[in-house]
Amino acid sequence: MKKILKNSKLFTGFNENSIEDIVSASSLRKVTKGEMIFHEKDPAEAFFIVGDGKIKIFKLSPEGKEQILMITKQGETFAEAALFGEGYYPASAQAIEDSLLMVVHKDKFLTLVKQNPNIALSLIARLSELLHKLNRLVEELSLTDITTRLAHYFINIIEEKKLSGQPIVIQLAEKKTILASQLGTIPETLSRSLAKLSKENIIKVDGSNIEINDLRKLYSITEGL
Amino acid sequence: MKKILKNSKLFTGFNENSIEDIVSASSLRKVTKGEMIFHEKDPAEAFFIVGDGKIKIFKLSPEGKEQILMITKQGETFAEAALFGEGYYPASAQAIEDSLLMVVHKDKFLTLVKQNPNIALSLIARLSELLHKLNRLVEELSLTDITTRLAHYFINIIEEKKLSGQPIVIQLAEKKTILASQLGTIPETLSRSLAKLSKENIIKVDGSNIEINDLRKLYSITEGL
DNA sequence: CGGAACGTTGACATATATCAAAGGGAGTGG
DNA sequence: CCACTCCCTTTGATATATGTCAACGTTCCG
Repeated sequence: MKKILKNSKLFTGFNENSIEDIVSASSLRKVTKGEMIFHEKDPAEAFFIVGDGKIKIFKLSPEGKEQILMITKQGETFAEAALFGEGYYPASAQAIEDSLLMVVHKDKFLTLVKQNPNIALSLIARLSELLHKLNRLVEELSLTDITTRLAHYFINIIEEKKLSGQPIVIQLAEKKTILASQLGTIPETLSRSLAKLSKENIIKVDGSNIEINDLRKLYSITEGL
Repeated sequence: MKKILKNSKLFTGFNENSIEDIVSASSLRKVTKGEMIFHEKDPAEAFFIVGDGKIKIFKLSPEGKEQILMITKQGETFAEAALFGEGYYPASAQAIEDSLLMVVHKDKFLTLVKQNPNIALSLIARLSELLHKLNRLVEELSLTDITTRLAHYFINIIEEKKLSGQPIVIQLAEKKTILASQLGTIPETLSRSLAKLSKENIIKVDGSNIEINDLRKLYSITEGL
């Protein structure tokens, strides 16, 4: 567990004592692909650190449409905010790969937060980051069409990974169904959006391989964002 | 300024010393209706406490459509999260009434946060609350239609203010243009949505006065949320 | 009083969801 | 190794919600 903690973004740089403290508030949990970690409205009794694997956090509409709020991978945490809120998880979490999670139990962790200013500050930074991302999601859902969101998604990856080349090549990290749900749409619409960008020779799609042929045009689509 | 602080949700129950500390990091600012407090992407140099008035926090699309993220009133704070993020405001803020703001300057405040665990804990709670609200907004934007959002908006008010009576009467706190932007739509669509609920005898609209004639149906619209 | 902002309604355009069908790829069991 | 199934993906036809544009009445405020 120590290793997971030290590899996690939230707790990098913490001293041994703090690490031990958190370990003592935690346990491990293995989940298999497709397994639910918690459901929306379940009482929030813990938050999680991903040691390995991939977890999606999502909401469902009554009709069954899914909106993914985030996907967490190795080193990342999820459901931190639920511990401080109204006592229940505001969304659901499901493993999209076999995963190993560190489960940090609420009560013990809250005590630690109160005692350890570093944890508190780290949390503030993390919550701010989450807010920023959700802000962004709201903006995209409310103010842009799906092709724009898709272009922006590609640009994010390119900038984050500092990809370059001619053409730039992106490997989609998720199935297209998952990507659709992240972008706030359904697979059919995503498919059409990809086809549209292809037809305009901005990208070339081959399965989950995307070649960016015209980065400039891609940027011009997201203009103003 | 002390009075503003003590009336603010973020700092209720703080002792005199803490209050003094925050006051010493702050200044006052008067803004008139329509005045911009900051623009998206401005460097984030302060956060704000509303002493009086009403402020909208919003995003604009390149085409000019507006999405309101939140409306802050007396006692509430805004832009706290921007201080910990990437250094700039992720949205714009504008007064929708003449307002009086307490401006809490970034650098001094950050020092205080590090020294004063109570402030840090208070911030964590506030950021969690904001996350929860944004979660909700994402859910509504992505998964529900506008009539559902409107119904949910009414129910929220009814539950928050514990309104009752037969019929229940709601006074809209905002102009309908503003409400539309909060719900992620435009005035025309809101107007039609209100008309639809009226025609079904669920509500009765008279200007900014809304009578709820059929609370049960209103709930059934939001079923599942 | 007069202009500006607000609100409503209609006709229309458009993006996206829905429904249906079919192909392809990966994995499983015989 | 093949056949089968399941899931993912794409494409087409269609439905629907919402945005756009325009016109008009109302309210508010200087």
